[in-house]
Amino acid sequence: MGRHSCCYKQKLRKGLWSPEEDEKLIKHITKYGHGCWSSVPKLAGLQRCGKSCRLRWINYLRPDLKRGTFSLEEENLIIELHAVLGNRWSQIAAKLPGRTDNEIKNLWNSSIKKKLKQKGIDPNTHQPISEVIETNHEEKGSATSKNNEKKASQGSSNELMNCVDSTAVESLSEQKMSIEKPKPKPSSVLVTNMGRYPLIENNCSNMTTTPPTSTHEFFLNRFLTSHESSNSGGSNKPTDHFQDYFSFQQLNYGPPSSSSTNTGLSMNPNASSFFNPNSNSDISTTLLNTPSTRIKPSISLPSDNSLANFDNASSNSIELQSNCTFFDNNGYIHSSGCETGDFKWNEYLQTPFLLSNNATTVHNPTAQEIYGEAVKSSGISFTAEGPLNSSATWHQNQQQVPTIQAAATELYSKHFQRLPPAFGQFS
DNA sequence: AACAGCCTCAACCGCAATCGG
DNA sequence: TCCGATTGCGGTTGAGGCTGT
Repeated sequence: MGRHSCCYKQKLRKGLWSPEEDEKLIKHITKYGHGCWSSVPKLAGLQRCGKSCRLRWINYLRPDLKRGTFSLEEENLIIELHAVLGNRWSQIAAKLPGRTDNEIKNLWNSSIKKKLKQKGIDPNTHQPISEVIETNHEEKGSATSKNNEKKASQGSSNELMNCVDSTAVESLSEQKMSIEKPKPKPSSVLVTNMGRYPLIENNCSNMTTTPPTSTHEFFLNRFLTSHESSNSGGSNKPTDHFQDYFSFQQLNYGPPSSSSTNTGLSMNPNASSFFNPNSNSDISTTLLNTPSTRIKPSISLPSDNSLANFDNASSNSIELQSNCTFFDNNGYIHSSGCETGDFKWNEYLQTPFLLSNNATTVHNPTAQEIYGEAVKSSGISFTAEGPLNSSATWHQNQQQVPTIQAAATELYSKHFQRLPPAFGQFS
């Protein structure tokens, strides 16, 4: 691992962080917030550059991190999101509460990518590998696999658009543009996939009728339509074309097999049945309806507005019911105005389901202990009412959620708001 | 036990965007 | 408008752990 140029100049430490350094950083940020990162190491007494401190905090120390292994739901969601967003890890991470872009990126590169390849799917284009290669040959034949890899982040949703008329492409481009800044789109990985998404083709005429205006809306549509279709079996609703358009069920990522692997990727490598146009069970529906993959409490969002809002897009800070803002969208602590109220920061830290409420969750006791200590010594208490206070209350809230589908609908109707740290555990 | 190869993931690098003077 | 500082992001690296021989 190299060293930042700034670290060179100042002969700063690099490499792994020691518990002592963690403690210093936690104590400092808990007490003062990070402010300007470049000044943090100096103020905290660390021989690190600000960039390194920021990274350490965001990726490892901030208390709303979930840590532990990814659940099947999370993996499937990552795959879905990657199909839409490409390698925009920060945007994907924004949809996975308690997960960092780095974590997701690592998971993708070390695990999911491999699993997709094993299933005969190009992880970059989300197409069957043979067809991608074939199409690339048909095109100018200039794209190397390396290039594909590099360009995947930009092309993953473009190939989906390739099958529809230009108007539809524009409308979808707009919704895509609404959430991200487009990068130059290489054409080499685009797949002419007429027939790959038969329903897309069939519904092209509908594409311009009620295009979702944002990715939020798009996903809401998807969840709603999948929910509706799973109940009624109907497929002619106006919104169906969105489900059809991005019919990830046709990618057949799920449902997870009951085999020993934890992949959740039971894709059929057989290309002919791979994109089954008759399938009504999109991945979302699968997630919602398959008992083994039922969305678990952490994403069954109670309708309680007191829950903290992690939405990067809509909120610069997380505000609890008491209006105490204590984490911003990067998990930064802002302690101002948090002196009153009845939610104790150290209680929050000691809440069992936050720390580790299941066997698969691995938490960093050192960091948590340091937190408790840091908060005690800093005298800061954070306030909030509602379901954050105890796991018992939390479970009660779970029972209040009428159905998983309703919860998911609500989840997406909240514009993909990031879930609060208190709901950051998949049990 | 020793070694090699593989895997995971924390951390770094470099670039682009943003901000503020 | 320019320019330096700062921030954020995605790609990459490599230390350390794991597993098989």
